[in-house]
This record gives sequence, structure tokens and C-alpha cells, in this order.
Amino acid sequence: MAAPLEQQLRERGMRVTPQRLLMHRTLRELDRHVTAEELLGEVSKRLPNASLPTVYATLDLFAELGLVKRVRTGGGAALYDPRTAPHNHVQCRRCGKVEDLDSTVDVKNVLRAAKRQGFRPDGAELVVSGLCASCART
Amino acid sequence: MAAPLEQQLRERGMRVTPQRLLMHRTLRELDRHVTAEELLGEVSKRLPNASLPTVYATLDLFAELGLVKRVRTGGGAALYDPRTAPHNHVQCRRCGKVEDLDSTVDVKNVLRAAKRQGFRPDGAELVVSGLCASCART
DNA sequence: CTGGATGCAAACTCTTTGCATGCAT
DNA sequence: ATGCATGCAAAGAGTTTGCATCCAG
Repeated sequence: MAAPLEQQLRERGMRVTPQRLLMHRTLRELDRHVTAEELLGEVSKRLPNASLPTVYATLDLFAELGLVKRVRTGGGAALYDPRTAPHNHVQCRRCGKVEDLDSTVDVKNVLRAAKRQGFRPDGAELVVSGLCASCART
Repeated sequence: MAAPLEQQLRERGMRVTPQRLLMHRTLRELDRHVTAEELLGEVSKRLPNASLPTVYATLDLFAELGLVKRVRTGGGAALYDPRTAPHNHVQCRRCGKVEDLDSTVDVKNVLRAAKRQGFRPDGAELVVSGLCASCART
């Protein structure tokens, strides 16, 4: 499991706030890709005054702590993925839906190539684009 | 080289307009990632009345024809890549700069996994994120 | 001629920023 | 008490849409 959020925050001298704790818990409960707006909707059930800017700030913080990954999709809202294990994504180019892909790829070569070019790579993200099952039928 | 633009347009019953021809030529001359705005800047030197919506429409058309690829960037403006040969990209998470990466990855497994999930994949795009040479120095 | 492409403006969405208030420390 | 986090509003960037005009076919 991931390191406790409270501890990570305290170690960095950051505040343990109800918003942060609730968002973290909600992300774990939902356990799927969420947009900032979706998360706000869920969080608002328990914390009615939560605001979208705070959700963005908190999700970006969680991304820095490694608790979520920001998935940049081709269009529309950014997705935040609570799944930390390595995996990839498929996105339908018609309806925009994003799904997980358990298959992984060997990125050693590209990471080495990145280093050769002077980059200090953190990770790699693979997105397969195509048509989802329902869009392919039409 | 790629099929002549004029021919592709005529075959589809689309019009061969000065804007389309000029943008195509300009893309080939620049031969690098461009944003819609950058391309408009270049194109405006010869066609002063060109407009951003037309640039977007034309770039999307070119993407459909396979003449350019729209590159997912982490934020900011979308990039259009005139390079058709398979390659990947690195993006600096600090300054946002995007560079080519000649190394490729074996995507057979992920494509097969996508098919198993009912997707009809068109292709896959890998983006390595990290720090570029100049941002890593600071 | 005629319909698709263009240019302009405006709308729209998503995300970030500024500032006053409040709360964790 | 101190100052970071929050909530609100508003700005900002990028992209898309609507519509009148224009031009390639």
C-alpha cells in the first residue's frame, strides 16, 4: 500500500486538512479515472463547500506525492488515475473514453534514448488510440 | 514521399484551396513540431488573411489524411508533427518543451491487449516525461 | 451556379491566479 | 500567533462553433 497521506504531508511540512484527507479517501474508494469535476462532485457530498481550484491544487499535490497520475487525454478534461502500478491506456478517438490497459511495454530503450539527448526521464506514458467497442459498431 | 495533397483532396471530393496548399508546403519546409499559432504566423507571411480557425480545421484535415500527427502535450497548445515515420516524444515537465525520440517501442502486446478489450486500435503514442537538459541544471 | 471553405467574432471548456478568510500547527 | 490552505471570483489559454462571404469545381 502507499505511505499514509498524513505522514507524507507532515514530513514535508504541509498541512493535514479535511479536504486533503477526504479527497484521498474518495479517490481510493472510487478507484477509477476521475476528472477534477467528478471528484468535486463526490467530495461535495461530504464537504459541501469544496471548490474546484482546491481540487486541482490537491490533485496536483497528490501527483507530486505519487498518489495519483495525471493522464493527459487528447481532449477534454484531464484525468487523474489513482492506480499506481504501471499500466497503459486506450482512448477512443470518437467518444473520448479512456480505459486501462494491463499490458505494459518495455521502455528501457526509449528511456536510454531520452538520456542520450540530455533528458532526465521520470517515466513514460503510452496511449493507444482507436475506436472503442460501441463506437466501432456504428 | 507522401501522396500529393492535391490528388488526395480531389479523390475525396474536397477542394484544393490556396490555404491548404500553402499550409502543407509550410509544414514541409519547417519540418518540426508546430502549434497552430506558429503555423498561422508562418502562413500569414504569404497569406495575410489566414485565420486561426482555418489553421485548426486544416491541420485536423491533414491529420485525417495522415500528413501530420497531433501530439498530446502535457499542457498548453497542441503540437502538430509533420514527421510521419514512427517515433516517440519526450516532454520536459518543467518548461514543456517537446523533442523527438528516435527510439521506438514494441507495441504489439498493448495493441493486442486493446483488441481483447474490444478496441479497434489505430496506433500508439509514447511520451516520456522528465527534465530537459537546461531545466535539469537548475 | 452551388456548395464547401474561409475569415471573423464570439462562445466554450478547462485550468490557473489573486485575494481575503479561516484553520492547522 | 503564524502563515499555508481554502473558497470564491475572475482571468487566461486553447480550441471550437456560427454565420456571412467567397471561390473552387
